[in-house]
Amino acid sequence: MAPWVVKAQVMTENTRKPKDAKDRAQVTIIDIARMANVSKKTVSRVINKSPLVREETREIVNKIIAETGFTPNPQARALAFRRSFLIGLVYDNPSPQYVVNMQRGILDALDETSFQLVLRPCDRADANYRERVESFVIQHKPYGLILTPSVSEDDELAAMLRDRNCDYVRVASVEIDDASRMVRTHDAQGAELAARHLAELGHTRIAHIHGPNTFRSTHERMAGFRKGLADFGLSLDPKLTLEGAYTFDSGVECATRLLSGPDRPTAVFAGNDEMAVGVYVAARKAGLQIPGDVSIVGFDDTPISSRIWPPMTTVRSPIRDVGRVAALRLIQAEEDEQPPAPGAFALELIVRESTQAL
Amino acid sequence: MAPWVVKAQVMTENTRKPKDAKDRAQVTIIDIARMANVSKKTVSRVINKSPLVREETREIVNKIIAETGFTPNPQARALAFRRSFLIGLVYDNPSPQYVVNMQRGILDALDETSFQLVLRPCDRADANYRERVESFVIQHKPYGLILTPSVSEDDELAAMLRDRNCDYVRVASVEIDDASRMVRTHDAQGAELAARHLAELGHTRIAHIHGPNTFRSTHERMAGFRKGLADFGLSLDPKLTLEGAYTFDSGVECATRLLSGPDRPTAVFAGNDEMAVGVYVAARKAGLQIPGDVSIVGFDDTPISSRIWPPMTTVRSPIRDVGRVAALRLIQAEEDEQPPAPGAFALELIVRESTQAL
DNA sequence: GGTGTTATGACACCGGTTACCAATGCCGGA
DNA sequence: TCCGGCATTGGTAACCGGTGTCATAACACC
Repeated sequence: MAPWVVKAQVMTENTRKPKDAKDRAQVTIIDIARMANVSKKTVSRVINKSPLVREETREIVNKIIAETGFTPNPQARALAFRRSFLIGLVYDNPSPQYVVNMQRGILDALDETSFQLVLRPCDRADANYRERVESFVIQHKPYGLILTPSVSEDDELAAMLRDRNCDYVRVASVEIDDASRMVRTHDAQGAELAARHLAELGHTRIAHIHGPNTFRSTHERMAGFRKGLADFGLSLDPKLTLEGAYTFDSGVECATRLLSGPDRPTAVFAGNDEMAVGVYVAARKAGLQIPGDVSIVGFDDTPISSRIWPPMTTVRSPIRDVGRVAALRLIQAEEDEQPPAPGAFALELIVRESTQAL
Repeated sequence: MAPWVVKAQVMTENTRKPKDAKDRAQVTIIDIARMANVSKKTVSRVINKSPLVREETREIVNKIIAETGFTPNPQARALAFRRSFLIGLVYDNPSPQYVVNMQRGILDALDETSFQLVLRPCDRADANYRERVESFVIQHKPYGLILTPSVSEDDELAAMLRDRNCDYVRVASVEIDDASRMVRTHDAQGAELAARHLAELGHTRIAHIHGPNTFRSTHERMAGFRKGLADFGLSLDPKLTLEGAYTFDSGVECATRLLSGPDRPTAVFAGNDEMAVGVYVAARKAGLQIPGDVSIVGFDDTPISSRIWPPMTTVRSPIRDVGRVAALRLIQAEEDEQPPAPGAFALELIVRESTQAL
């Protein structure tokens, strides 16, 4: 079935609901023009902040717009612009919290504008997920797309969007595109903080459960973690370095292996909170105390990290801010604020009670 | 600033990006009409499944549509229909998991259609949150709105939408509107299951931390819980019945009070998982074993309930299915499936390890 | 052949935008 | 002083890609 067909949808002259008297006549640009004694074109220029309008005229028009509460019809503008006012969020992230935070940040930026956030979850495992995004772009001509990890790491997708002339912003921890199309989180630095924290507490047998090797963020975080350890003369033991899948279950599984061996680590740093929580469960099952027997550090500061017992030490990623800045960049609003100098958001370590000195 | 103005946005004749050769010419309804040797109106009729087209003609047109991969421009349709193809999700729910599940369900239904999901989070505490929804409706003319608890309980909001002639579906546990505008979850029945479970385990001093009294779902759940207890000759002790706010912190607070008293309950039923997790923390802080000293039952089956230790017994609400059905109803697709007979989704009790016999 | 029903098309319209042109005002140069 | 040249401003028509209305053609049935 063609993608735009609604199952069993029958909208015809007959079935459409009757015109209701309550269909308040919408104020249009023509009404404004009449009231301001100018042409609709002039009103259009005012709306779009064209410099080709005399200041005096502009004020009159703006006054009337304000008085009538007029807002231009987004559908009509979209049709004429050949570009809609939708911002698409393309994501493929197992963590609901990450997604919600990102959404909130974007909505923060879009609030009070006529832009709308539409959701485009996708599944990188799906062979033709790119085609799905592409057909969305073709059909809906979104104003721009925000790509979050791990889809943001897909260069082919980005190339397709560029080819389609569709604006986008990639949220990632590595510089993988023009700076204007990137919002960076400095994951390496966050992981480094975690490493220093554990090293300072005197841990030496430190395990690391990282994300899938196919994700760049994985390597980024691992590199930062290595660097932090190196500063204290420590290194990452390959036998204590396991690949997880950024999921709870993979965390349980890896931790179970790590904690059952003879040379059990005294601390575990997980690549995200989901897996860190898995470590909690594995430790509990193994009868180990947290943090008495194992210290645990997560990554992301999702709500669960503060709700679990004991509250978890984790690296906080300012996801909401990231989302806001990404959206602002797309809609070309001024960014009089973040991100800081190097163009990357700094992460911070939230020390709670899942870590203690050896 | 007028709401549709993009900060510092200047889109004029001068600043707009130059036309790109890569702007593949879009296939329009006119092209299809020409190729099929019919008028654009006829193509339009085929697209909208009007019965006023000869079967033979319809086939020809459909064939050409399929061959060209044509999809009608949603913006143009929206303009002509005076109604966009956006489905708005209006929510005000502290639980990210609930929100994400609802989104997924809706997206399940909207997949492969040209409808898009847009997010309208709101804050009932905000005095003019209704105006914000209203201006969204006026500006974007969404195809329909999905209201989830607790905004779904706001009759004034619903009245405004009816007045504005905007379709909506309310997700709630009580029949508060025409059946066609409701998708019900049978919360009372779920709470009843929880009560029976605890009673069967031999608990008699059972506490209940419920949601805000201003929420109808609160009363619904409480009533069901009462009924379940009554079947075992038990009743709800007012001193063990506290009002929470459906948040983690309120759960901690209420549970702390409950568990510090002399006549400590042996079981706690919380109105949602967030608060139930708060009970975990309060119990841990009080040095109590779960479920040895206190049995705990939550409500919602959010992911945290299976990730926490010990895994939590909770009532599962089929949120994703609810979202799907709500969306299907809006877009008038057939519902050859749920909801079951009484028009409400059944909840189930997921028994895990946070409850045990006294 | 008149009448009713079904199928089709011409044309205006949805509410904005762009392209293009006309009017206005200001300037310098003849 | 008058005129053309140029920059600024505003008007008109066409257009974006569909849909509604209404007239009409085609076809059946009495």
